[in-house]
Amino acid sequence: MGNKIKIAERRNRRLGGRFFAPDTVSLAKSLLGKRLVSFADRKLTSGRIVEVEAYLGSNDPACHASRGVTARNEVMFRSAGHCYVYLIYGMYHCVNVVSEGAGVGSAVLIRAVEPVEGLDVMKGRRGRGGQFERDLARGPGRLCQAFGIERGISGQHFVSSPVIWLEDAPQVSEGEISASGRIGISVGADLQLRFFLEGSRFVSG
DNA sequence: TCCGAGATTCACT
DNA sequence: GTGAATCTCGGAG
Repeated sequence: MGNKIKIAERRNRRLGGRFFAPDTVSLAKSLLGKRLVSFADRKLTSGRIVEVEAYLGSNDPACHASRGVTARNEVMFRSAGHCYVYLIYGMYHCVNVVSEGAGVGSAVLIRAVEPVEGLDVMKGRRGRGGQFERDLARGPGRLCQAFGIERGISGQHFVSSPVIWLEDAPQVSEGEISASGRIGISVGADLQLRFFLEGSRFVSG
């Protein structure tokens, strides 16, 4: 069976535009448990989202959008459902789901997923760091490496992109979701804007 | 024009 | 536990 058929068959599972409409924190929580799918380099990889962080636009000092529009963060100011990818520390990528209306600059960072499909592809892309399944996509930089997500994908839309999208999955109950301060930032770290699935061994930090 | 910090990860001590 | 790798951006000189 060719990949083309596979991709077409699963099209009806893709999350549509309405999914991205809620406020950023609600969207962050509803992303938990959903399936992140990449078809970068014509190779299929997917995983269950287990950890996210919310970044609240211009009022959030930890958010890239807080200092206005730049060449790097321009995608953050587009409408909800766009894919914002940026380079951090000069060597790793991070992938975000843009939220709220155009011009707001809010987004949800996908920090970790539980690998589901394409584990061999992920291991190949992760190199030495990919020996253990648990480490394939635990952390935003590792996740992007495993899924082949790079800056070229930034600006695509999760509803229409041929290389990155989200698929529906059973709703996660509120009781399974834990909150904490965001990781790796120095300002606004006390805000409870990191959400993760309690008990998952694929959560970072 | 230069310098330091950053939504990170890995190798090495 | 500590430091290096290396791109982007804001602020200092």
